Amino acid sequence: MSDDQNKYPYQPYNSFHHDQNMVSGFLGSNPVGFDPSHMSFTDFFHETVDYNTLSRAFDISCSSSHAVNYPANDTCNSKKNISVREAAGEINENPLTPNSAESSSSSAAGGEEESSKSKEDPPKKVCDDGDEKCKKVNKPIQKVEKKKREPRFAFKTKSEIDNLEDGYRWRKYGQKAVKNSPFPRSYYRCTAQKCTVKKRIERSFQDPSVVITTYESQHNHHSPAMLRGRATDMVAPPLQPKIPSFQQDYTSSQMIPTSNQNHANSMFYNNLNPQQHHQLPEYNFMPDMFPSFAHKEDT
DNA sequence: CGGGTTTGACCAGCGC
DNA sequence: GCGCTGGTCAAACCCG
Repeated sequence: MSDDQNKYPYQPYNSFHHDQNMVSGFLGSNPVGFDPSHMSFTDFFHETVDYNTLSRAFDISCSSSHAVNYPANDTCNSKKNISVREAAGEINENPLTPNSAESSSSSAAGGEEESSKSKEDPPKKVCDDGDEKCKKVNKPIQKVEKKKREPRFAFKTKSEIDNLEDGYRWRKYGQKAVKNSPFPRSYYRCTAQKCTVKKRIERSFQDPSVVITTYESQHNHHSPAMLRGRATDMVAPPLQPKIPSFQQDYTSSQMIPTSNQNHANSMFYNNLNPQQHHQLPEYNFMPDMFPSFAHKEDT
Protein backbone atom coordinates (compact mmCIF):
# COMPACT_ATOMS: atom_id res chain seq x y z
CA MET A 1 0.00 0.00 0.00
CA SER A 2 1.27 3.40 -0.92
CA ASP A 3 1.80 6.23 1.50
CA ASP A 4 -1.17 8.01 0.11
CA GLN A 5 -3.28 4.98 0.63
CA ASN A 6 -2.09 4.72 4.18
CA LYS A 7 -2.94 8.31 4.75
CA TYR A 8 -6.21 8.18 2.92
CA PRO A 9 -7.37 4.61 3.01
CA TYR A 10 -10.97 5.58 2.65
CA GLN A 11 -12.53 7.62 -0.02
CA PRO A 12 -16.19 7.58 0.79
CA TYR A 13 -18.49 7.84 -2.12
CA ASN A 14 -21.28 10.18 -2.58
CA SER A 15 -24.54 8.62 -3.37
CA PHE A 16 -27.50 8.03 -1.23
CA HIS A 17 -30.23 5.52 -1.12
CA HIS A 18 -33.34 4.97 0.76
CA ASP A 19 -35.72 2.16 0.19
CA GLN A 20 -38.31 0.19 2.02
CA ASN A 21 -35.92 -1.89 3.98
CA MET A 22 -32.75 -0.01 3.84
CA VAL A 23 -31.17 3.33 3.81
CA SER A 24 -27.82 3.56 2.25
CA GLY A 25 -25.59 6.52 2.31
CA PHE A 26 -22.70 6.85 0.02
CA LEU A 27 -20.51 9.73 0.79
CA GLY A 28 -18.69 11.78 -1.71
CA SER A 29 -15.07 11.52 -2.56
CA ASN A 30 -14.55 14.58 -0.49
CA PRO A 31 -17.69 15.01 1.49
CA VAL A 32 -18.29 18.02 3.59
CA GLY A 33 -16.80 17.46 6.96
CA PHE A 34 -14.42 14.75 5.93
CA ASP A 35 -10.87 15.92 5.83
CA PRO A 36 -8.67 12.87 5.61
CA SER A 37 -5.64 14.81 6.70
CA HIS A 38 -7.23 15.69 10.01
CA MET A 39 -9.75 13.00 10.55
CA SER A 40 -9.84 9.25 10.40
CA PHE A 41 -12.63 7.49 8.66
CA THR A 42 -13.78 6.21 12.01
CA ASP A 43 -14.12 9.70 13.34
CA PHE A 44 -15.82 10.84 10.23
CA PHE A 45 -18.15 7.92 10.30
CA HIS A 46 -19.22 8.63 13.83
CA GLU A 47 -19.46 12.33 13.52
CA THR A 48 -21.40 12.48 10.34
CA VAL A 49 -22.62 9.10 9.31
CA ASP A 50 -23.50 7.45 12.54
CA TYR A 51 -26.06 5.05 11.21
CA ASN A 52 -27.84 4.87 14.50
CA THR A 53 -28.61 8.44 13.81
CA LEU A 54 -29.34 7.85 10.20
CA SER A 55 -31.75 5.11 10.90
CA ARG A 56 -33.84 7.56 12.83
CA ALA A 57 -33.28 10.58 10.76
CA PHE A 58 -34.05 9.02 7.45
CA ASP A 59 -37.21 7.19 8.29
CA ILE A 60 -35.64 3.89 7.64
CA SER A 61 -37.72 1.00 6.49
CA CYS A 62 -40.83 2.84 5.41
CA SER A 63 -41.02 4.46 8.77
CA SER A 64 -39.21 4.36 11.98
CA SER A 65 -41.81 2.16 13.47
CA HIS A 66 -41.26 -0.36 10.78
CA ALA A 67 -37.63 -0.23 11.55
CA VAL A 68 -38.48 -1.80 14.84
CA ASN A 69 -41.51 -3.83 14.01
CA TYR A 70 -41.54 -6.18 11.11
CA PRO A 71 -44.86 -7.85 10.56
CA ALA A 72 -44.53 -10.69 8.16
CA ASN A 73 -47.17 -9.31 5.88
CA ASP A 74 -45.97 -5.76 6.02
CA THR A 75 -45.50 -4.51 2.53
CA CYS A 76 -42.42 -2.74 3.69
CA ASN A 77 -40.79 -5.97 4.64
CA SER A 78 -42.48 -8.59 2.60
CA LYS A 79 -39.58 -8.80 0.24
CA LYS A 80 -36.97 -10.68 2.09
CA ASN A 81 -33.32 -9.95 2.22
CA ILE A 82 -33.25 -6.80 0.23
CA SER A 83 -29.85 -6.70 -1.31
CA VAL A 84 -27.67 -3.71 -1.77
CA ARG A 85 -28.37 -3.74 -5.45
CA GLU A 86 -32.08 -4.03 -4.95
CA ALA A 87 -32.09 -1.27 -2.46
CA ALA A 88 -29.99 0.81 -4.73
CA GLY A 89 -32.43 1.11 -7.49
CA GLU A 90 -34.77 -1.68 -8.22
CA ILE A 91 -37.39 -0.73 -5.71
CA ASN A 92 -39.05 2.56 -6.19
CA GLU A 93 -42.59 2.03 -5.16
CA ASN A 94 -44.34 2.86 -1.93
CA PRO A 95 -43.37 6.43 -1.33
CA LEU A 96 -41.73 7.02 1.94
CA THR A 97 -44.01 7.90 4.74
CA PRO A 98 -42.26 10.16 7.20
CA ASN A 99 -42.73 9.08 10.73
CA SER A 100 -41.26 9.71 14.09
CA ALA A 101 -39.03 7.34 15.94
CA GLU A 102 -41.11 7.44 19.03
CA SER A 103 -43.36 4.53 18.28
CA SER A 104 -40.51 2.13 18.62
CA SER A 105 -41.20 0.92 22.11
CA SER A 106 -44.84 0.23 21.51
CA SER A 107 -44.36 -1.30 18.14
CA ALA A 108 -41.67 -3.52 19.50
CA ALA A 109 -44.33 -5.33 21.42
CA GLY A 110 -46.08 -6.02 18.18
CA GLY A 111 -42.91 -7.48 16.86
CA GLU A 112 -42.68 -9.80 19.79
CA GLU A 113 -46.23 -10.87 19.19
CA GLU A 114 -45.46 -11.66 15.62
CA SER A 115 -42.41 -13.56 16.65
CA SER A 116 -44.25 -15.68 19.15
CA LYS A 117 -46.79 -16.47 16.51
CA SER A 118 -44.06 -17.68 14.24
CA LYS A 119 -42.61 -19.72 17.04
CA GLU A 120 -45.67 -21.92 16.87
CA ASP A 121 -44.34 -23.38 13.71
CA PRO A 122 -42.58 -26.58 14.67
CA PRO A 123 -39.19 -27.43 13.27
CA LYS A 124 -39.48 -29.34 10.07
CA LYS A 125 -37.18 -32.01 11.38
CA VAL A 126 -37.39 -33.66 14.74
CA CYS A 127 -34.35 -35.01 16.45
CA ASP A 128 -34.76 -38.42 17.91
CA ASP A 129 -31.15 -39.34 18.23
CA GLY A 130 -27.77 -37.77 18.23
CA ASP A 131 -27.84 -37.03 14.58
CA GLU A 132 -25.45 -34.25 13.74
CA LYS A 133 -27.93 -32.62 11.42
CA CYS A 134 -30.53 -32.34 14.12
CA LYS A 135 -28.28 -30.20 16.24
CA LYS A 136 -28.56 -27.41 13.76
CA VAL A 137 -32.25 -27.83 13.15
CA ASN A 138 -33.56 -27.72 16.68
CA LYS A 139 -33.13 -24.01 17.28
CA PRO A 140 -36.57 -22.67 16.44
CA ILE A 141 -36.39 -19.64 18.68
CA GLN A 142 -33.16 -18.37 17.24
CA LYS A 143 -34.39 -18.98 13.77
CA VAL A 144 -37.53 -17.02 14.39
CA GLU A 145 -35.68 -14.11 15.85
CA LYS A 146 -33.54 -13.90 12.79
CA LYS A 147 -36.59 -13.41 10.67
CA LYS A 148 -37.02 -9.95 12.00
CA ARG A 149 -36.03 -7.43 9.44
CA GLU A 150 -33.85 -4.77 10.90
CA PRO A 151 -33.20 -1.40 9.35
CA ARG A 152 -30.25 -1.41 7.06
CA PHE A 153 -27.84 1.20 6.02
CA ALA A 154 -25.41 0.61 3.23
CA PHE A 155 -22.22 2.50 3.02
CA LYS A 156 -20.18 2.61 -0.11
CA THR A 157 -16.53 3.41 0.21
CA LYS A 158 -13.65 3.60 -2.16
CA SER A 159 -11.01 1.67 -0.36
CA GLU A 160 -8.56 -1.15 -0.75
CA ILE A 161 -9.48 -2.26 2.71
CA ASP A 162 -12.56 -4.42 2.86
CA ASN A 163 -13.30 -4.19 6.52
CA LEU A 164 -13.38 -0.51 7.26
CA GLU A 165 -12.71 0.58 10.81
CA ASP A 166 -15.92 2.02 12.15
CA GLY A 167 -15.13 2.00 15.83
CA TYR A 168 -16.94 -1.18 16.70
CA ARG A 169 -15.60 -4.68 17.09
CA TRP A 170 -16.85 -7.29 14.70
CA ARG A 171 -16.67 -11.00 14.45
CA LYS A 172 -16.86 -12.64 11.11
CA TYR A 173 -19.37 -15.45 10.97
CA GLY A 174 -19.63 -16.27 7.36
CA GLN A 175 -18.54 -15.67 3.84
CA LYS A 176 -20.41 -16.36 0.69
CA ALA A 177 -19.71 -16.10 -2.96
CA VAL A 178 -21.80 -13.43 -4.59
CA LYS A 179 -23.65 -14.21 -7.75
CA ASN A 180 -22.21 -12.45 -10.76
CA SER A 181 -19.33 -11.19 -8.75
CA PRO A 182 -15.83 -12.53 -8.28
CA PHE A 183 -15.72 -11.00 -4.85
CA PRO A 184 -17.15 -12.81 -1.83
CA ARG A 185 -19.46 -11.21 0.68
CA SER A 186 -18.40 -11.37 4.29
CA TYR A 187 -20.78 -11.43 7.21
CA TYR A 188 -19.92 -9.86 10.53
CA ARG A 189 -21.73 -9.34 13.77
CA CYS A 190 -20.94 -7.01 16.59
CA THR A 191 -18.97 -8.72 19.33
CA ALA A 192 -20.64 -6.74 22.08
CA GLN A 193 -22.92 -8.76 24.28
CA LYS A 194 -26.59 -8.52 23.42
CA CYS A 195 -25.80 -6.36 20.44
CA THR A 196 -27.50 -7.74 17.37
CA VAL A 197 -25.91 -5.47 14.84
CA LYS A 198 -24.59 -7.17 11.76
CA LYS A 199 -22.79 -5.95 8.77
CA ARG A 200 -22.03 -7.33 5.38
CA ILE A 201 -19.06 -6.36 3.36
CA GLU A 202 -18.70 -6.93 -0.30
CA ARG A 203 -16.67 -5.40 -3.03
CA SER A 204 -18.46 -4.00 -6.00
CA PHE A 205 -17.93 -6.22 -8.98
CA GLN A 206 -18.45 -3.23 -11.20
CA ASP A 207 -15.79 -1.21 -9.51
CA PRO A 208 -13.47 -3.37 -7.42
CA SER A 209 -12.09 -0.31 -5.74
CA VAL A 210 -15.45 0.23 -4.08
CA VAL A 211 -16.41 -1.54 -0.89
CA ILE A 212 -20.08 -1.83 -0.02
CA THR A 213 -20.73 -2.16 3.67
CA THR A 214 -24.26 -2.86 4.79
CA TYR A 215 -25.16 -2.42 8.42
CA GLU A 216 -28.22 -3.98 9.95
CA SER A 217 -29.93 -3.05 13.19
CA GLN A 218 -28.66 -0.61 15.75
CA HIS A 219 -25.96 -0.82 18.35
CA ASN A 220 -27.21 -0.81 21.91
CA HIS A 221 -23.89 0.36 23.26
CA HIS A 222 -21.23 2.91 22.69
CA SER A 223 -18.47 2.42 20.24
CA PRO A 224 -15.35 0.96 21.83
CA ALA A 225 -13.38 3.52 19.88
CA MET A 226 -15.40 6.27 21.48
CA LEU A 227 -14.79 4.89 24.91
CA ARG A 228 -11.12 4.70 24.21
CA GLY A 229 -10.51 8.30 23.52
CA ARG A 230 -13.16 10.08 21.61
CA ALA A 231 -15.72 10.44 24.32
CA THR A 232 -15.05 14.11 24.76
CA ASP A 233 -15.66 14.68 21.11
CA MET A 234 -18.78 12.65 21.08
CA VAL A 235 -21.13 14.73 23.09
CA ALA A 236 -24.10 12.89 21.79
CA PRO A 237 -24.49 9.21 22.55
CA PRO A 238 -24.95 6.92 19.57
CA LEU A 239 -28.69 6.90 19.77
CA GLN A 240 -29.09 10.59 20.20
CA PRO A 241 -29.89 12.37 16.99
CA LYS A 242 -27.05 14.41 15.69
CA ILE A 243 -28.52 15.25 12.38
CA PRO A 244 -27.87 18.82 11.40
CA SER A 245 -24.39 18.61 9.99
CA PHE A 246 -25.06 15.41 8.15
CA GLN A 247 -28.38 16.62 6.96
CA GLN A 248 -26.92 19.73 5.61
CA ASP A 249 -24.07 17.86 4.06
CA TYR A 250 -26.43 15.88 1.97
CA THR A 251 -29.09 18.36 1.27
CA SER A 252 -26.88 21.25 0.48
CA SER A 253 -24.59 19.87 -2.10
CA GLN A 254 -24.18 16.16 -2.13
CA MET A 255 -27.46 14.68 -3.12
CA ILE A 256 -27.39 13.24 -6.57
CA PRO A 257 -30.45 14.22 -8.52
CA THR A 258 -31.78 11.18 -10.23
CA SER A 259 -32.81 13.00 -13.32
CA ASN A 260 -29.37 14.39 -13.79
CA GLN A 261 -27.32 11.31 -13.25
CA ASN A 262 -24.48 12.13 -15.56
CA HIS A 263 -24.03 15.46 -13.99
CA ALA A 264 -24.14 13.89 -10.60
CA ASN A 265 -21.54 11.35 -11.50
CA SER A 266 -19.21 13.89 -12.87
CA MET A 267 -19.66 15.89 -9.75
CA PHE A 268 -19.42 13.25 -7.17
CA TYR A 269 -17.74 10.27 -8.67
CA ASN A 270 -14.81 12.23 -9.88
CA ASN A 271 -12.37 9.60 -8.73
CA LEU A 272 -13.65 7.38 -11.46
CA ASN A 273 -12.97 7.39 -15.10
CA PRO A 274 -15.86 8.05 -17.46
CA GLN A 275 -16.32 4.38 -18.12
CA GLN A 276 -16.78 3.75 -14.46
CA HIS A 277 -19.28 6.52 -14.24
CA HIS A 278 -21.58 4.51 -16.42
CA GLN A 279 -21.21 1.55 -14.14
CA LEU A 280 -22.74 3.26 -11.17
CA PRO A 281 -26.34 3.96 -12.02
CA GLU A 282 -27.50 1.07 -9.94
CA TYR A 283 -26.82 3.32 -7.00
CA ASN A 284 -29.11 6.01 -8.26
CA PHE A 285 -31.43 7.71 -5.93
CA MET A 286 -34.95 6.56 -5.69
CA PRO A 287 -36.87 9.77 -5.70
CA ASP A 288 -39.92 8.32 -4.05
CA MET A 289 -37.88 6.96 -1.23
CA PHE A 290 -35.94 10.10 -0.71
CA PRO A 291 -35.64 11.25 2.89
CA SER A 292 -38.38 13.66 3.63
CA PHE A 293 -36.09 16.34 4.92
CA ALA A 294 -33.88 16.36 1.87
CA HIS A 295 -34.69 18.55 -1.04
CA LYS A 296 -33.90 17.54 -4.54
CA GLU A 297 -32.40 19.83 -7.03
CA ASP A 298 -34.52 20.86 -9.93
CA THR A 299 -33.05 19.88 -13.23
C1' DC B 1 -6.33 -20.47 26.15
C1' DG B 2 -9.47 -17.18 24.50
C1' DG B 3 -11.05 -14.91 20.68
C1' DG B 4 -11.31 -14.44 15.82
C1' DT B 5 -11.37 -16.58 11.01
C1' DT B 6 -12.25 -20.11 7.58
C1' DT B 7 -15.22 -23.00 5.29
C1' DG B 8 -18.45 -26.61 4.20
C1' DA B 9 -23.03 -27.72 5.40
C1' DC B 10 -27.51 -26.45 6.34
C1' DC B 11 -31.87 -23.73 6.18
C1' DA B 12 -35.45 -20.70 4.35
C1' DG B 13 -37.54 -18.07 0.84
C1' DC B 14 -38.45 -17.37 -3.81
C1' DG B 15 -39.19 -18.23 -8.75
C1' DC B 16 -40.11 -21.46 -12.22
C1' DG C 1 -41.31 -30.12 -6.34
C1' DC C 2 -36.97 -28.50 -7.53
C1' DG C 3 -33.14 -25.54 -8.01
C1' DC C 4 -31.03 -21.31 -6.85
C1' DT C 5 -29.48 -17.98 -3.66
C1' DG C 6 -28.72 -15.38 0.60
C1' DG C 7 -27.94 -15.99 5.24
C1' DT C 8 -26.36 -18.63 9.21
C1' DC C 9 -24.19 -22.29 11.88
C1' DA C 10 -20.45 -24.54 13.92
C1' DA C 11 -16.31 -27.45 13.79
C1' DA C 12 -11.75 -26.87 12.74
C1' DC C 13 -8.21 -23.98 12.52
C1' DC C 14 -5.27 -19.91 13.43
C1' DC C 15 -3.04 -16.49 16.18
C1' DG C 16 -1.38 -13.58 19.86
